[in-house]
Amino acid sequence: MSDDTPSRRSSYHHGDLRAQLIAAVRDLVEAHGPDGFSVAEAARQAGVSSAAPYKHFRDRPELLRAVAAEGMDRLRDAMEAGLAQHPAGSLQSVAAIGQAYVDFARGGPGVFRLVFGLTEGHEGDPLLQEKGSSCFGVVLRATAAVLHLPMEDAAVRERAYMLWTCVHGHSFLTIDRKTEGKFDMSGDWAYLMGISAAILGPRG
Amino acid sequence: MSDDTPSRRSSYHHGDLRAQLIAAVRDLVEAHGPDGFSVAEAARQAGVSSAAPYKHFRDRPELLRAVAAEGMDRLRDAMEAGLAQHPAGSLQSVAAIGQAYVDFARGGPGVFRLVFGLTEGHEGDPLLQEKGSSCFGVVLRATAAVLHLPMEDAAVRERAYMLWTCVHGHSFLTIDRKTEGKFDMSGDWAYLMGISAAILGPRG
DNA sequence: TGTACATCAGTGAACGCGCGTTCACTGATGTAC
DNA sequence: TGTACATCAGTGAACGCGCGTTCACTGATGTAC
Repeated sequence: MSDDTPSRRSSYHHGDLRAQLIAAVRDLVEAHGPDGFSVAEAARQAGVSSAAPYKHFRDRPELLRAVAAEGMDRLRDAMEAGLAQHPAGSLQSVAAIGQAYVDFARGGPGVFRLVFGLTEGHEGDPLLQEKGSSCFGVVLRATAAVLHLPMEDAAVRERAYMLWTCVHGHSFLTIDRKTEGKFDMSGDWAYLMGISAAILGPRG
Repeated sequence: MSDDTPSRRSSYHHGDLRAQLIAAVRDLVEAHGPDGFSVAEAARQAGVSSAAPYKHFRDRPELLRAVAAEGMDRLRDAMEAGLAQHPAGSLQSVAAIGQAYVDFARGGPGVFRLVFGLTEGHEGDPLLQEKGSSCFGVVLRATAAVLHLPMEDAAVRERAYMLWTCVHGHSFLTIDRKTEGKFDMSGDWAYLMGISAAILGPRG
């Protein structure tokens, strides 16, 4: 953290191109959707020739995949942080994970769609798959704690998956504006606590 | 239904271009995602010059919107049909709506994503919004019947929305292959009945 | 039944555009001696 | 500390491509008389 002013690199070498390209693509994906970016435009935003990105990424899909991977890391961190804010085993801890998830989606709908959309280039990428499982692991842990059951228990997996579908669906419906008018609970939290109670039982 | 062999129109006029373009775009969207189609390719598949589509659609977005609208109609019809298969007020009737929804998603992931994704061209299209509300109306009706409450009751809206998020999330996770390994209930039906019971209470 | 004409769904050629990617290159940087 | 050299992150020009859209056109169809 000496001189990371993000734009004005006057030296010949850029020094931070890889990270800055990822940031540029992230912005483009937010602005135009997961398919609405181009390597050329990302290069332009990073102030660099259109050939430069190929020094850091094999091709367009690899660049996209890097953005998705970075997004998934942020999501998992946010979920962990949410979980840690409440006592283990409380419904609140589960709802907080959901809140982190929804916030992530709302805060970056483009990246959220990218991460969960198998967009062209990263159909079965094992790295992304592993990161996804790691996110689900957070839900599993919280669910097991609420139910006082081991994580491997079938009921835990079942309930955790149900929670995931709800939060995932709510996130998508929110960012896709399908929710307006049809539904007005007093914000996400009421919804998340309601759904957690319904799925995990009314004990707190 | 006199001679609708879909490809071989040897007359100068095509006669069925509009419908055939929509079908072509539907196929392309399934093959390459909501953004992965081109007017040119659709024209090619319909056996027509690349200028011909513009006799039926103002521009690319309008063609996409037509495909989305047609998709939403099919979804609503399927939901209604599912609902009608079981006694009104039964948990099964609710699960059947969910099953129709999931089947629709699995049967045409591309169109499903298109319909629910505000892809570039149809951000706030009132026609699509109305068709979406009409889908939600089916869920509302079924929920009200189960709960023995009027459709306008706040609890009905709340529970119906919860159901929708779950089914929507399950659909997305399924078509995006995020579900493999993590979860293996014995198919959709067990999941749908489970979630209906959790959200609407254990009464049958 | 026959003819004149308006309509309109098609053609095919052309346009300008931005993209992904490659290529030979250049100049800054780090290392070995 | 100084020099030679390998490395490698950048440049900028060029390529071929497919796309969305427009345009003047043509030929089939339906209708009025």
